Amino acid sequence: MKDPFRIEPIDELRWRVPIQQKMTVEGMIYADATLMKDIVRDGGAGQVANVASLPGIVGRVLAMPDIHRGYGFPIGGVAAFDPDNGGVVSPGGIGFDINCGVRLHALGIDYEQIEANKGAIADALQRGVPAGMGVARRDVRLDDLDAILAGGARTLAELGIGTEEDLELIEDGGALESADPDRVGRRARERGEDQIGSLGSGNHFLEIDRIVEVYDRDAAECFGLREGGITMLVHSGSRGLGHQVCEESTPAMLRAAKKAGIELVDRQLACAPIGTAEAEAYLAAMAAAANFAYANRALLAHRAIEAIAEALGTRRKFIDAPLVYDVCHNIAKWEEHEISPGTRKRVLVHRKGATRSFAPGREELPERYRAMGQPVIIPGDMGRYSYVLCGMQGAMLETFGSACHGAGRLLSRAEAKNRATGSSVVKALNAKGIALRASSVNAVVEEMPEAYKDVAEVVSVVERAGIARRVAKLEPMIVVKG
DNA sequence: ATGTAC
Repeated sequence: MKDPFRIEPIDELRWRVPIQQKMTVEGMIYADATLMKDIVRDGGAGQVANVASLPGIVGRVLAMPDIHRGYGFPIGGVAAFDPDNGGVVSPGGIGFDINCGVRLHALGIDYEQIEANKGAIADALQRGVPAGMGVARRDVRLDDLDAILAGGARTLAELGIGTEEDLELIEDGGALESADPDRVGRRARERGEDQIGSLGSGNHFLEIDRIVEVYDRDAAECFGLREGGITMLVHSGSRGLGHQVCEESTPAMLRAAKKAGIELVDRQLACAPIGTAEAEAYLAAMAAAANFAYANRALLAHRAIEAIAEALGTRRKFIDAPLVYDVCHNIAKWEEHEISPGTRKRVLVHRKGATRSFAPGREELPERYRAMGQPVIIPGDMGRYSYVLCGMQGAMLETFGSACHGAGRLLSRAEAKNRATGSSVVKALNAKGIALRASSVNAVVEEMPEAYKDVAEVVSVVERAGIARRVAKLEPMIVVKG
């Protein structure tokens, strides 16, 4: 498929989408020539141009090397809006899975101990962590959903799940203050009540990894990572609750856009000018859903560490599992950025499939990382590797403090199913020494490594562009899929 | 991503 938009190469890593048609700012795609071919074929570049036509947009529309087509906005995209110049909030720029994100723990368990108990740990994780479509665990029922929607991981810490000290190591301190639980509808609540503490399906996973390489010893030490060490990665979001919030926002967004006289080049870009009742209601609901996701990942990690302890025949309190960081990659946040030379301004940054990648010095960072830059956690695919990066100055200068969020899909789910069978994928993973537990064969095939771009290439682009540098590389030993 | 179409 030919891309209908003009694109100009800037250098080896940057491609400009110049202002054309209804665009008011340019787009910038970060990719090498190889990745760029996939991006153009997929049509993600056209979506970059569409986003650049929204009112009040500032700077540029950014696209990370893992970009692919999404609902309205591309996944792997960043866009910032000026509240004083007609700027909007658009749910499509955040994604259905509000606050989808990744949580990383360093585990004080030896590689040999994991290797010797791999099957038992995998089984215990599968038993202890509910996974798959709509699946929940009823033995822990958190009745006070309002408190979780308002307080996120903070509320869980009060319940003894996670600690006060952990909260600083979660973006937004584990809770967005702007949340209003009353803005989350009844159906969303019903879905959330049953699903908290469950992993979900699709690309969500829980992994035990080995740190196979350290690139930046100082940053690794700062983050509590060492070569040969073991980590646990949790990738999940706000489940059905966030999905419902997003879905229900559409009529109000279309209404608000019409009222404001915004001509949408794509209905999926439905949006509301910041400050309107529709925009504020959505932002308050989005924040509540984001808090649910922070709590969800905290509970998932808690249950997983319990399961690991059980498999190793010990108690949870004897497992050392410090939190490294918990990041979100589907959210809109108020942040101050230099929007033009010499002008700093508070703007609404939409990140959809993009991770915050703040450089040293930002006050939002936890004290212990402030002089280093933030950990940027980039999951790859279940058969190869994932990365921990560190935010760099280039991100502040070029991308509103943002980096990629993962490998990015190469094959659609349907295409993946035509190319392999569940057993062949499991066999290949087992041959690499990876213990896989999945709740459905479909999930395994759809998520096979070949369905994804090589995350090493994606990360390489981000690093060479000065957005975030590699700190450590993680290889999976145990994978639990939805 | 998602009780994958109320």
